[in-house]
Amino acid sequence: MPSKPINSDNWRAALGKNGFRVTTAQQTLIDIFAHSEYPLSAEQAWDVARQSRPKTGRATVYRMVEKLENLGLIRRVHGYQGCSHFVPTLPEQMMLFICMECGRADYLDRQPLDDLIEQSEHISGRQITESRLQLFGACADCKQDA
Amino acid sequence: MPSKPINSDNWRAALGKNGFRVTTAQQTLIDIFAHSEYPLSAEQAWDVARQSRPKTGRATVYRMVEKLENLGLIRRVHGYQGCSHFVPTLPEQMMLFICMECGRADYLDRQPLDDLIEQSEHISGRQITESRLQLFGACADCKQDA
DNA sequence: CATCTTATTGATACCAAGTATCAATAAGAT
DNA sequence: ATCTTATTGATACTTGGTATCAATAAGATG
Ligand SMILES: [Mn+2]
Ligand SMILES: [Mn+2]
Ligand SMILES: [Zn+2]
Ligand SMILES: [Zn+2]
Repeated sequence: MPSKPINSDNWRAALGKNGFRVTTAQQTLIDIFAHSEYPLSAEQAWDVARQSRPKTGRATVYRMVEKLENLGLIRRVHGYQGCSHFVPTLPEQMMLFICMECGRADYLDRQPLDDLIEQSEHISGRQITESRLQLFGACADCKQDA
Repeated sequence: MPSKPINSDNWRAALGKNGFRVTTAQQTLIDIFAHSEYPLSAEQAWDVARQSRPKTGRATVYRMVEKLENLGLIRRVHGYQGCSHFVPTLPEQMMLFICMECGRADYLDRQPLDDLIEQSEHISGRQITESRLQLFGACADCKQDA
């Protein structure tokens, strides 16, 4: 779903670099999250994992999701259906668009939004430390089909 | 939390107008949601409700939340802690700021965001039908205290 | 390679949020 | 006052997610 496919070797390396062991369960889950076109819930990832590795445990998936999130490799998105789906984090912070027809996720440049927030900060006296913008609608492909 | 306090009579009226009966359970819950300074989960609202009306049922609260959401009187926000909290809907669509110090919610003009989105729509060929922006940080008061 | 340490795993039991059911209650129309 | 039926609350259930713990397997060491 990221325009440039994620290199899951980097993720394995990141695990190693942080003193984690690189196990088969983790390999499986890394590949699943790194290559999915769609935001995945832990539960969905579990289903996919068991196709190629049937005895994968449920807790293992949740633990791995937490680990990947802490390492900043995936991030949680609050989707238009379901509140705990995960997508790979792109190096540059971008904002997320999810197509409600085909379910695919796509990333948009978030500089304009950041500018907007910075302005708002200054005139309001607030300090804004985190912003979540998610856009929903129809991607260019699906818009044409309809 | 809305700068202008909500008039809960309007909510009662809206219920009546839509063919619903105005019961004591509903009165209680309407007052709770209309006057809270903070986004409330159903569970939290249930706790508050039972203080003044101890035998209020859990399902009743969830049913009422759904009703109020369908009527557009409250809307769900995906908070920085917890994914199903509810705030009164303001007549003009605005975007939400939540202070991570004091937990209070505040509303910001969302015209600038809408402009941004419209621009993005036109250059990308996407159609954006729903946008969720939530900002987190420190409100002007809490920023000073710190 | 064989051994050892310990992070990770999977099974199980558990918990909390949310939903389905259904007999009892109470709006509010007549 | 009576009657109809939307609403309620108790209960049971489901689902997403966590805690526990003995068994497993990375991978470091010799
Ligand atoms: Mn959410
Ligand atoms: Mn347009
Ligand atoms: Zn699409
Ligand atoms: Zn504050």
